[in-house]
Amino acid sequence: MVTQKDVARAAGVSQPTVSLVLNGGPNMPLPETTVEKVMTVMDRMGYRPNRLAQALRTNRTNTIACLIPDITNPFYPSFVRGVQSAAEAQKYDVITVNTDGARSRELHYLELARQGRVDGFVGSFHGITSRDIDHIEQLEVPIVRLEPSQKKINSFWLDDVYVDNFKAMQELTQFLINKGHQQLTIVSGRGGPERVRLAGYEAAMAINNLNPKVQLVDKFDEISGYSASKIILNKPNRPTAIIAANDLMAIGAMRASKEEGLSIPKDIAVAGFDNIPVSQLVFPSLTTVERYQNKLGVLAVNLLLGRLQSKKKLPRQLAEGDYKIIERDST
Amino acid sequence: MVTQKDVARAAGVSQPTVSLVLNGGPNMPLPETTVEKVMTVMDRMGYRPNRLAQALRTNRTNTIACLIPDITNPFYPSFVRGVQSAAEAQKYDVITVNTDGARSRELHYLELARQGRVDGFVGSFHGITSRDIDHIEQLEVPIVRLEPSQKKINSFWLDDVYVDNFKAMQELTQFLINKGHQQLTIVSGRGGPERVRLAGYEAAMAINNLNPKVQLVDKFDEISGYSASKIILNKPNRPTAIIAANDLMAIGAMRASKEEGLSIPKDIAVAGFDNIPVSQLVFPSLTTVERYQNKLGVLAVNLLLGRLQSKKKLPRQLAEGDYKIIERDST
DNA sequence: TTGTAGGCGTTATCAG
DNA sequence: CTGATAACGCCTACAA
Repeated sequence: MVTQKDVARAAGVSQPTVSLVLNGGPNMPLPETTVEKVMTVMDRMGYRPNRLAQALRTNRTNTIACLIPDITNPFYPSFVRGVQSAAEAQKYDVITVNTDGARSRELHYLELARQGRVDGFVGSFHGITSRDIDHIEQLEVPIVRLEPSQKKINSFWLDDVYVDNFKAMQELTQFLINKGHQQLTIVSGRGGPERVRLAGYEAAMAINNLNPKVQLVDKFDEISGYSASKIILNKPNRPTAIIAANDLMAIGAMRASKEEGLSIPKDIAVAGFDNIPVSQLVFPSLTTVERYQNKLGVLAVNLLLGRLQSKKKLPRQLAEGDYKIIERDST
Repeated sequence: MVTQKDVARAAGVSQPTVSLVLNGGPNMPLPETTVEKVMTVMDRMGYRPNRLAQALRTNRTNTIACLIPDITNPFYPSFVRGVQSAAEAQKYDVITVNTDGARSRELHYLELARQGRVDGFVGSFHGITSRDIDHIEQLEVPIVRLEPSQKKINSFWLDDVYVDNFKAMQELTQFLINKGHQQLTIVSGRGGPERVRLAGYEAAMAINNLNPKVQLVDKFDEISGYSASKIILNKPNRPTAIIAANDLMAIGAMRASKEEGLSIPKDIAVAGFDNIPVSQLVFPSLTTVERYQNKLGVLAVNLLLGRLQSKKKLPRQLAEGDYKIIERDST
């Protein structure tokens, strides 16, 4: 490995001079000729600063951690890609880890900060309470959470990015009602975004004086959507539309509907949430809600890096992301 | 940040003693009482070793980089997850980056090694030639590539994991032939795995004395599969089966077929490659080839870490992964 | 305008 | 059995 010392020797200057050439601020006190000479030698020798040494000295790793439950969950790749591009643009590296939404794993990875390994965190925290965060706060390591709704926590080191899932689901429900549906059932898994999405649905139903009907199952995957829908479809008074808490469940609902001999959207409409890539590949293509995950990732990183680069302590930041109803063939 | 010095002071010993307590090998020359005392103080104070300092000293970052073209390409999340779990199991962090398959970006990220940032690389290299790797080799930084077939390159620092795409595609083709198909057309994008997959298809056709028919388009995405299939289906002598070079293209082929009023698999069979998660969600579900991406990720990391942990220079390693034809409803 | 000295937190060597 | 001491590569006063 080529070090500054090597370069210095080869260029006939001292090592700190080399350092100065690299980090020379606006008023660099070095003559052009020295700078020139050092630069030449540097790239002849292929010098690259050792980032660990830099980090040790400056207390800045230029690395952030991105915590997500599971990269194979189709909601996340596009968020992660957003995180990575925004970070790359500012010369930060990203350590991405899968927490499976488990508190113990989330806590485990927060340790990265105490090991001086990362400058901050971005991502989705499920098991962690604000108490746990306190722990971290003392390190003054900023965290930007991806949340399903605006959270009121007071903490200087905790920013949130969120899409208003309540409003989005309310709007999706209203969209279906406007299409003439009166019997709308929602299917959802438990936990996570369940509460806020149900609330949005219920709000829309209430406004229109319709009876909300909810079918809960354990998880948010295709098979859960399938089995929830099977239950619904085999009851008297079949709904004319099924709203699923996410796209995978919606796809399960579509499979169940087809199995029951129903044609989509003629006999029954189906809508999902998230606009994961699959949703436009299934047949019929799925009406859903786009949350611009990629942009959320970018937004989250920009909040984080903004905080890292600001001299003073910023107040808690909340950033709301857009959403949009994507109408396709399933409704 | 609590340092060894702090712990030492609090425990009334010297700082190197604290270090010894932590890294004491088998024959640690410290009395139980000292060890006990230091340990107690360490966790009372919540000491965590600074990994940057460790890395600077030991020349080991315990970090690897995982290069992939694009995390939003559904083929990769499961590979990445495999990489991450295998790495985590051995206390390594993973920096995942998207290269878009661009040589310049791949080269850019190989710099991470020269910056002392990572101990090795895992992933998929497209633009990079063996010349470029030479560059890196001098750093003695191991690389494990994910390849579509066995590559014969001689380099001590370059291992490969691969699934035999030739054999797999040959077997898939034979599988369709055994089902009675005589007119099989393959659609593929250009570059990447194109050559080896076409070759497998052609081999199977040759063995059965059938005429191979190939429809090439630019890319490997759904729309490319769609347009390639449109061309095929509008020619005289429609095939009875379309094999696509990957699942996304197969899904495009299914869309084209439906649009032409064909029923799958009655009028036309469609098969894909990769078994991405979508393939079992589409209707009809897609016959395809599973490549166990997750296992490949694990395998790749284990090769890499094996090399990192071995004292002597290992010879070049090649590891072949399994594959399996997954029969579903589209054939 | 340049060089010297000290320190970031660790590990490793070697006397005491 | 323990504690100085040096070193990893870099940055930053401060001195020359």
